Amino acid sequence: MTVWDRPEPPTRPAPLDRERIVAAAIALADEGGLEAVSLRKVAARLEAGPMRLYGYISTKEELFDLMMDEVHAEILPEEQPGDWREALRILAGRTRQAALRHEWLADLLGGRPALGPNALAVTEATLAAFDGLADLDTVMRAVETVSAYFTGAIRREIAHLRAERATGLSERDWQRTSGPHVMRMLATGRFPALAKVVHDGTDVDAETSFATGLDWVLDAVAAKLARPPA
Amino acid sequence: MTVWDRPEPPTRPAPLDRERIVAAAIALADEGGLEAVSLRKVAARLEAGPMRLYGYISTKEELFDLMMDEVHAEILPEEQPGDWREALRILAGRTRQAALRHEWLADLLGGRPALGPNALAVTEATLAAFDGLADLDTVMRAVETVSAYFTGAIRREIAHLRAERATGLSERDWQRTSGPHVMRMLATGRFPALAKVVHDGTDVDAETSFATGLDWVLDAVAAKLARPPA
DNA sequence: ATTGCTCTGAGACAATGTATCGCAACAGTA
DNA sequence: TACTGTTGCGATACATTGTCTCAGAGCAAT
Repeated sequence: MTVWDRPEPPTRPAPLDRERIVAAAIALADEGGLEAVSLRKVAARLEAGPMRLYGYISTKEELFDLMMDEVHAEILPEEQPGDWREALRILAGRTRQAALRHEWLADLLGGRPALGPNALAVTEATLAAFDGLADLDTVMRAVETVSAYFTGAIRREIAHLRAERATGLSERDWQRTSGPHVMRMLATGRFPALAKVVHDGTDVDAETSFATGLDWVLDAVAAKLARPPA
Repeated sequence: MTVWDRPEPPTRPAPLDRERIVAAAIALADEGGLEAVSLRKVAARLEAGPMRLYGYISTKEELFDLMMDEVHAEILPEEQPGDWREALRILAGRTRQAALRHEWLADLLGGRPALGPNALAVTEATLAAFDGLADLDTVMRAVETVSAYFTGAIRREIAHLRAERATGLSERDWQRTSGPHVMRMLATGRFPALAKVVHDGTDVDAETSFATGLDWVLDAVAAKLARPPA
């Protein structure tokens, strides 16, 4: 039995780690949305069998958790400005940018508690921005309120963006021209206020709208901070 | 061939309509979450074959849309108070209640544009609350900001609720006692602000926290309304 | 009575998440 | 160097899913 007869030894499987798995999953999600992420496809990208992944994660949900946390690394700003408003604006803006880069983030945001190291770091940064500005309760309320706002706003923005893309039109045009359902509804006269908005409302670009709403919320927070700790 | 020999005529299939389909789907979702909703199970509840549903909906997503809209019927208040703040508070509160009754709502909220008749009616009611109080742009911004807030807040609340239920503990206890991961993270000293919150923060019940944040946002809106239309 | 149409269900299909289990390569021991 | 235990991997399997196709069954119109 010469060397020539013997086959090459089986290639040892390429080493794997969570980082590579998550990267593959994110790539898939970026391309085809969350629903394009299947354990089989992720594994295929890594030239591994599906079952191999179960050494690193024990459920698909955990993979999503890891993806979430990975994106939080992108969100975390390098350094924080001293001004809390600016800090919050940056945090919110970076979250929004991350969601625009990874639209699937909108599907996960707020969906379950984010406890990964990067997510915790983001929370830490948010809390730190308020350090010394108010009592703990106020700070917590502030953080929760602001993030509830931008979480919701981002989700809506992405939802609209997808709807637009699905029809290939801007939403206003869509409502006006090819949204027969909505138009019929409006024509019933049962929604006068809505009709007025659709008719006369000006189309504000998403970023401005996001920023404006955020500023309002920050104003509200500012008002509570101003008051001395109870 | 007597009557006794002949079999009963095949029972004509029970009549179906979207209402019954949606009701069945909602029942399933209430019991087992969104993931428990499969076209097959819905159909089974109605003693029909799965394919029968495709006469009424053409995709599972459409079923979700219908479910969404059905719940919006629960959200829409019978009559609106004149005070816009109270109106918004009621709207937000009813949405929250609906989400507590139908937790799956949190998974859908903000996920895609809600254009069903009931959802439109809710939007109409929200807009109507601001009638005459400001220019259109301000009103739109107000509506979007407030609903972004409570959408996000509701989602987080449900997420926490589920996490608690999954461990059988309150989240604070969980963080403190059996969340080894979080505790280990906090012990690293990399998250001082977070650590302080977990240690010294008081646990506010969800409803109060929701209402407080909402009030802050409403304060912000009030401030903008006060300013005369530009 | 016959024809055509509409609806329905049976079956099929590919894809999915995950359990089970046998094997193959290595680590450690004699 | 032989042997053995352990670990990790993948082939296979399974139940479940959304949706397509297609043939038949009932009804309406001729």
